Amino acid sequence: MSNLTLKDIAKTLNLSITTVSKALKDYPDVSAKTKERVKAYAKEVNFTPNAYAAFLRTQESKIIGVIIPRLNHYFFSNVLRGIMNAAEEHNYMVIVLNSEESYELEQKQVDRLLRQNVDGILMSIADSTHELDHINKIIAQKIPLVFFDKYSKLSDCSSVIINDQKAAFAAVEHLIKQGKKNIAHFRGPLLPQNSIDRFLGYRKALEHYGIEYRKEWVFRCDDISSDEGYAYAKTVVENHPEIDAVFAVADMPAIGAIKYFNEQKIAIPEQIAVMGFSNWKIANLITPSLSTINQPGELMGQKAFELFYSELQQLKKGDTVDRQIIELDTDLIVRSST
Amino acid sequence: MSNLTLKDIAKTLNLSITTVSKALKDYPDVSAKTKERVKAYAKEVNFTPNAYAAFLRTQESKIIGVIIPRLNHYFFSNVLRGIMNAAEEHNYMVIVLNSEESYELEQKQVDRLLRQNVDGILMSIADSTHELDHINKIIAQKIPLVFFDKYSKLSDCSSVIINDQKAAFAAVEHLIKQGKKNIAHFRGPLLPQNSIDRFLGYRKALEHYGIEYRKEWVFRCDDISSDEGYAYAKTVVENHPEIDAVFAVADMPAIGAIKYFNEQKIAIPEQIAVMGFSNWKIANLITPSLSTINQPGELMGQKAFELFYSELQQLKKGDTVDRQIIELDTDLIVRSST
DNA sequence: CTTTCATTCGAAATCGTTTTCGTATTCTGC
DNA sequence: GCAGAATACGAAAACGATTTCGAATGAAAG
Repeated sequence: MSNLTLKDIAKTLNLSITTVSKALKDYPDVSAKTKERVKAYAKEVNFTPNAYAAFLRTQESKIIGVIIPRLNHYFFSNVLRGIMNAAEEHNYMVIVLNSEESYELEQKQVDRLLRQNVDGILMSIADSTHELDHINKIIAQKIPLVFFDKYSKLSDCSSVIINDQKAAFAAVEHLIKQGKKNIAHFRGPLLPQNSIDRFLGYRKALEHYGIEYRKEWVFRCDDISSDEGYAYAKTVVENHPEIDAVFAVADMPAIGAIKYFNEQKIAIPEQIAVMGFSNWKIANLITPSLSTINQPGELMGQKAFELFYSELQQLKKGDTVDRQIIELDTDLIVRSST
Repeated sequence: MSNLTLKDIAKTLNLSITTVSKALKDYPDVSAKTKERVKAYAKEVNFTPNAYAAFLRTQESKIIGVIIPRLNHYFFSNVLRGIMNAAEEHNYMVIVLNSEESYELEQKQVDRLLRQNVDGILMSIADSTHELDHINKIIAQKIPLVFFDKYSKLSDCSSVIINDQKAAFAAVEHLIKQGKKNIAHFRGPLLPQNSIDRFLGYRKALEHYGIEYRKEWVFRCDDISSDEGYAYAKTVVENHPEIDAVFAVADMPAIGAIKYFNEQKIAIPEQIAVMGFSNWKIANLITPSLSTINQPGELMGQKAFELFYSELQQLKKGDTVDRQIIELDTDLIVRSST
């Protein structure tokens, strides 16, 4: 019951390998009767062409590689789901690799994918990535590369992103319209563009509404963890009691902050409002439920695959690939924490 | 800069393809000098053998397939991480597929993996899987198959599991020792063995401590969602006020219940205690933090890969494979909800 | 000087599919 | 009945690595 080959089929049907192969692929120089005969038998014995042998000729592996910085992040697993569903529709398989936000590991994973001859690479850049040699290696090999969420402004590549600055602006604007004036920001690390853009959106909103920006009200979460949010919430309460709202770079620090405020019986949002970013599943499950910015993860994954696929088609036709940047809309989700 | 082949190397070094191949694989019939020369040049041009061509001869794809029922479950993404890290150490790539808990999709994904000639399949069975034809197909092709977490008692396969019954017993025992006597159970769907075993552990604990089992205190969460937990919590409060503890089949329903109790200002754990299962990250972030059973996800993934790898080695040696079932320890995590 | 044997290398087949280019057969129109 | 065009099929060469087997060289032994 192990897999048959074209040779086996050719033998039992008294045909040549060539004819069997062509019949299955609807070549015009095979008679209708033979095609029927071959196809019927192929279906009967459940024949599937050997993917590896096919690759050797076509140089198409029908596999793409996806590198994500963290596996167990709700947002990224949603993106992954979008990618995988889109890939399935086009009969593509997905090899998933994990960079753990590490530049070194990211390089290694890129090498592994290139060695595997994937047809394309979809990736979200690790926070610690500061050089782009591995990215340029992909481009040099003319393999379609698509960034999602975290991209590199320095590389000219297709990307699916959100407008972090605009989204952060909307978040802070919402806090201001709720009457908050002393708004702290739990920002992310210095490197990834997302973190920078969200910070810039925060500043821009303050500026736009004539609120003074205070450097000492910005706290940096290098791990974007709930523990950091918890710790900074404590700092806010103890050292900056005038602060009446927190805008966090992500849901995790926001949730950590809420945990601390809850423990201290500080009223949310009356005494202090909390705003997250990403709309993790958990955001709606805590008390009070967390206001946040929704990022369309699955859609992002789907679009990323489609960008790859269109680049591949252009490459095959020999056209020059035009690289697109798709900016997806985000939504302000208002819940009970603001 | 695209990938070189043995032929290219042979040409520049004035050797035959055979000798180059043998030199790189340390065959004894190649002189030390030639080996040096070949290896040095191979490293210089960063030669890596074409995986597909190699497969055609060796029939080893160095790829395994993983089928998980849900991508964005914290537990499964941890398992996945364990699998991927172990795979990396053995130079294996991982194709990840999603069954969405659907039997039909699971069948399809198995077919895709077989077509891809993966060296092995690691899977957690979907809740809705009620037939095992696709499983038997894998076994018939003599491809190593390892189950993790959700397995089939009917198939004789290597598995990495926890003792759900024992763990559930410990959870309920803990509630009883906290002085709770009227313990409800938010159970999972009827099919997967986990759900059944946790329910049996619940019953066993009641029996062991001489507490009457009451059928009407068992509520079925078919989706294992927080919404179901929320809704049943309402039912408990409105129709069964004597209930003083809830043991949920998973963290999600438990968290939904906590949300409802919080909204109703019902004191946790004084008035009603809540116990989850799985120890999702979120369990420690809600207020009150959720007591639960910790499942070692990463370790489970690692062990699953190792089982696959050992089966593969046995197969290659022509030995009869001995299938193992590894039972991992769980921990009772006591937090503020009990 | 011939025989034997170890050493070092290469030719060629193989894995299974794809595709180019022939060849054989039938069919058209004159 | 015959040139020319369709029509239907197959032989064979790729793709790139692996491995079997045979051949060449030189050294050791008689």
